Amino acid sequence: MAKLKNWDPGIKKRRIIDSAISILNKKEYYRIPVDEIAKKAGVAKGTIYLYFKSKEEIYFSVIFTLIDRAKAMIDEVGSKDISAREQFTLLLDTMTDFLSRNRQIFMSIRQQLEPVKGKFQAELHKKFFEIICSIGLIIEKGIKSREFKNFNPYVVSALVFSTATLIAHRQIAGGREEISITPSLLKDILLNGIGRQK
Amino acid sequence: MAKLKNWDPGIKKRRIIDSAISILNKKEYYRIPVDEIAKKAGVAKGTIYLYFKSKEEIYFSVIFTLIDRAKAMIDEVGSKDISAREQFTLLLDTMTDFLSRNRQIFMSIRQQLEPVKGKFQAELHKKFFEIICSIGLIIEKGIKSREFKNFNPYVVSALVFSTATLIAHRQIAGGREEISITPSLLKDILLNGIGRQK
Amino acid sequence: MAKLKNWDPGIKKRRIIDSAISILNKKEYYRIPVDEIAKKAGVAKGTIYLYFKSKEEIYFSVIFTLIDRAKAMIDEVGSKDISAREQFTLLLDTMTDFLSRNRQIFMSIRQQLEPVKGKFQAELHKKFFEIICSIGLIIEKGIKSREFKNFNPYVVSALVFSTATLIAHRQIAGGREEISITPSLLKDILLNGIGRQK
Amino acid sequence: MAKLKNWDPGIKKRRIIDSAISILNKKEYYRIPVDEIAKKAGVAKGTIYLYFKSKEEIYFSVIFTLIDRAKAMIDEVGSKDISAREQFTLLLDTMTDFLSRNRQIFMSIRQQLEPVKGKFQAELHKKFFEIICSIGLIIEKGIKSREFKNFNPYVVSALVFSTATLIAHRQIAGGREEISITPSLLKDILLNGIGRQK
DNA sequence: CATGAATGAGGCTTCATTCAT
DNA sequence: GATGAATGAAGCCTCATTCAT
Repeated sequence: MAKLKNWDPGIKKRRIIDSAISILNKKEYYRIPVDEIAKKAGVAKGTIYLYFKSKEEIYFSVIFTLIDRAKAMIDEVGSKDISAREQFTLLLDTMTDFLSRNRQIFMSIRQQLEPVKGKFQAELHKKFFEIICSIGLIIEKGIKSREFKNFNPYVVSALVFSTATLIAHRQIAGGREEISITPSLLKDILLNGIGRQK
Repeated sequence: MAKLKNWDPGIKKRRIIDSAISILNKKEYYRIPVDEIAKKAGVAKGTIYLYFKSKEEIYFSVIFTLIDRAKAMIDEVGSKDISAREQFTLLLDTMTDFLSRNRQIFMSIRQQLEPVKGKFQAELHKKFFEIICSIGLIIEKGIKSREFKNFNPYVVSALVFSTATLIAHRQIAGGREEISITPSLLKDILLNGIGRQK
Repeated sequence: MAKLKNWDPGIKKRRIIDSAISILNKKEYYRIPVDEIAKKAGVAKGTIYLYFKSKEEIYFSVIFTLIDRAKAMIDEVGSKDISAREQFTLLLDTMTDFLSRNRQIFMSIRQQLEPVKGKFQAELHKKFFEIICSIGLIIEKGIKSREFKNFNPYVVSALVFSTATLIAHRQIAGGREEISITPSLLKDILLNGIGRQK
Repeated sequence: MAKLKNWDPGIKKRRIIDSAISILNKKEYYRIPVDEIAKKAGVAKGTIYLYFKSKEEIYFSVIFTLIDRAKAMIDEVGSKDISAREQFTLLLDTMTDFLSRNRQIFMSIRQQLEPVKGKFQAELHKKFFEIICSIGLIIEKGIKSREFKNFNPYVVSALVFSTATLIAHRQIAGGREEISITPSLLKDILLNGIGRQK
């Protein structure tokens, strides 16, 4: 057929990544045959290799895509014209929501990715750092406005980001009673602590 | 052998588990051939299967072993005759130290372990819940003594445990500057929050 | 390949089955590595698994293929326009010839194939029964034409089929003298018995 | 403990063989771990190797043992002071009974036993020939007394023995109706044939 | 003699990657 | 570009056999 007028080679790549995201949230990397990603994306196995050099590269594209999306969300929160505390609250809600939809993948990043050859490793760190910076801006703003205490904003950001990942995990241990950490509880604890003023 | 005079099956099983622990802290489960565990333990591949029914069973033995050790440490902290705040501080130090030595493995538990058949799944939850309870005792004590606010102790415990796992991760994102969350910083934030009193 | 222009998946599957047939006639199932079947078929080990789910499935495809061929031969004999006795004679010749070329495999069917899960077991019985029926038609015809005595035709068929399998074995015990049961001898005994009329 | 006064080293060997016989009648050789035979015999795995050089040797001991027992039974029938026809009837009953109790094993003998190294192969043939001879004596006697037709007695014996093995198999194909060949039916057919005198 | 822990070769199967069409 | 059949390396696991006690 004649080439579609505005056909974007990126579309198929995107479809593959979306397919991978969806599957990676249900199964571990090592238990996902490339076949399965292809099928879900509606392409042939061979086609995958036109867009990605290896299965590993799909994985990192997924990671980078998600981190980029997360950063965009955070930046949007940071650009809102509201107080730092309000931004902070919104941030936790937004991140929790996003991370819970991709929790498996974000947990997996923490795993040792030894085969991560130079390029990926470096890029991953760089992107992570960008996220921390984005959050850091909100924290910094709060420090300046004296809404937050004077902790190192990057360190606080890292803690906030990590904690949000965990919350997304909600049910930590399950017995009869479900133990779930809600965003608002987390906000309360992070802002005010569990300690009682003497 | 009519029972080898001084032969303890536990010893070799332990050697295998220790070998697995050490390797699992450097590599993901799926990238570790059983053979590698055997070699590190100084036994033949087949020997592994005298002590474990499957590779999966090794993994869960590792998990259970570590959770048991963690619980023992926590319980010891809880039994000390000091204030809840002091116990809390000690707890964070102890856990951070322990978790950082086994961080990969503890992160991996959070991963989807779909093939985990009934038995393991249930036992895993049970053991996790025990840990939460052990920490919960310390929190409860603090609430009673009015050192801590009146949060649900189990939820706080879950948060504390999760956070400690994360800290163990130390270097979240690395560029030139290392962003590391220390136990004492965590303690400060968890106790007092990052918010400033108005 | 958008469907290889002239590529027939049946052809390769057939090649694999033929290879398996040929080897199964020389060696027992358990002594045949899948690899050997692959090599003889001129494909790689992995290719086998594109066409069969397991080694066991190859075995049953072989069995079913052979039984189908046997049935076709029997049916052809049964459709010939000759007397039942003549059909019977021809049947023994045909079957003996066919079975002797696949004797190992037909013997193996009789073996306990315990791992045969439901599906195969049932299908195997069904196919066997079809053979018995096909032979049964010839016997029945002979009974009606009063060429054969009035035995249950299915039971006689079963005996005939089994006996033919055995003959195919020709050399039962071998010392210097070969003891071999020929089709014509078998026909003679089955028709007239070894007993002498008083 | 003091050595039992009349302790027979053969007893343990016998126990092992009996255990093997019992298991071989339920499972194929290749699916029986030596372990299982040992356990059933109530000895340690290592002990097996004090009495047999290899797993294969156990198998052949089983075969030889059973053939010897069969021969003994046949000889006893042959020594009875009754007519050849009566001996023949008794023979079929006796053999059918015996073979049905060991049917799996006798079927397996027919399988290609390629690894049968020289010694076993020759001995197996010799023993089989002895059986054929024992049956042959009965047939010969019937021929002399003009009860049986003048077929080669060895060939008839081979057929009789083979057929009996098959009967033991009773249910050849199963659908709703069971097709079973009884000893008395077999006797009838072998003596008188299925053909009708014109 | 007896034991059973230990071994490691060998078998089945999966799946990332290639390549002819 | 797209396809999917083919490949074969690599992993898990079984089990016959050995040997120290």
